[in-house]
Amino acid sequence: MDNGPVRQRRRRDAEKVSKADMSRERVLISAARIFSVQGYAGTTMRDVAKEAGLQAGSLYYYYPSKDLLIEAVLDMGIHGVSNAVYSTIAELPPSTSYADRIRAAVFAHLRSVLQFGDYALASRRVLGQVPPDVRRKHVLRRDAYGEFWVKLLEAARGAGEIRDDVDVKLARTFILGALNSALEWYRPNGMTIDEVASQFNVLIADGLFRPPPGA
Amino acid sequence: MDNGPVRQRRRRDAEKVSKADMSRERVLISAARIFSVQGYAGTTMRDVAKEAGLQAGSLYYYYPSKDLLIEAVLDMGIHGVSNAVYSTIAELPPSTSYADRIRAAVFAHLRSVLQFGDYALASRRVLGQVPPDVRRKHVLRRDAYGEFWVKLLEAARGAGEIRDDVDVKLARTFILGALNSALEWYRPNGMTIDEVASQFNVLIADGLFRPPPGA
DNA sequence: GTCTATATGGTGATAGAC
DNA sequence: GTCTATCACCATATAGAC
Repeated sequence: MDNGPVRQRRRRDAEKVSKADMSRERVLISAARIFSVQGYAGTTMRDVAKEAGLQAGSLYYYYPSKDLLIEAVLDMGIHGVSNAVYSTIAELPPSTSYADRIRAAVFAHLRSVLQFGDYALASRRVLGQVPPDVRRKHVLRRDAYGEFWVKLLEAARGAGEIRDDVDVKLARTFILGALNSALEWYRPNGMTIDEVASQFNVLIADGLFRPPPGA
Repeated sequence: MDNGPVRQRRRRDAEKVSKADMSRERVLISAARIFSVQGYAGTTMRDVAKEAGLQAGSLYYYYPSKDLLIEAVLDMGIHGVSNAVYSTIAELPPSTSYADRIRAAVFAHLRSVLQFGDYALASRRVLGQVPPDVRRKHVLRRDAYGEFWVKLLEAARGAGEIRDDVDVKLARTFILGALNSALEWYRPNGMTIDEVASQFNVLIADGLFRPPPGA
């Protein structure tokens, strides 16, 4: 513990992570964790501060209000997942079948949702409890992501890879509902994320039942 | 769930619904609606009272605390759905195949979950936010219901009706996650509940993809 | 950057009139 | 049964010391 007073950023040190940046991130992840468990109104700034190892008043140095703090948390959750899936699909070879695109999207969604853990959980659980003006824009972003899935499924159906009697909008809510529920129960000490995704992909693709013996 | 003051003994009018009974029910459904939207801590007794057309102080005539009020709401949600499914399955002819039992359970679960609407939604959304002693017993009940599904799926697998490569525990979370997500988006003005259940059953049973042409 | 102290307002719950 | 009035407490947010 010999350090001189300060290592302020005297120059433009693009790489360097300042003390403020670290604290800001610690506040954000603490907020995500507490909000996701206690809900929006059930979480006090004191709770978040305690989790981050600060006093309540100090939070306002980083986030000027509770609203802007939850907004930053929601941003991480929604952007993180949707961007991960978008870029996964964008990087597939153009010749990839729609069935394989869907499989890749399932993997990417499940992976990123579990990777962003507390952020995704906070988005899932508190989006409905947040003040209306905060909620609106995040609902738009979530709906846009849902539309991405509908388009993907419609394309697959147009190419004849999905059965004709499947309603794609319903299939989308079905798939995303099932995938997101993993947030509520998945624990890293059991199966790996990829094992879960793999099983889910089997269920999504081929369902539960053994085909009749004659088929 | 018999909180509050003792009901006055009715004479011979077993059928009659007293003013108190009506108010008690109005309070309960109002609480379910508001809790499910605003969360546990985000809901004030004044909010519930307003929705029920009462003043805040009057709620305490029926429910002596906020904890006991949310507990009554959670009870309705969890008992309502699990009992509906249990009795549906119990009434099937003994010769019913496991595949058909699963289909019937899907119908019953989706129907009752949407029928109990605000109660089920409150259970889904606020169970994690409620004081620990309130939460514990409801988590047990929910887990017991989950076990019912695991047993049903295991029996089906033992009878060879489910493919060998399906992990039944994962399949259970998958199915219930997908079904319960309907609570978040289903609106009675689109498809009927049975149409949704029917589509979901197809996806659960046979999946998304068209079987390869040679099969 | 982080602290302590505090202002202003909302919250669960109670008491007692009607 | 339902109301009004009220208490004791806890919340967000601010101000200013260090």
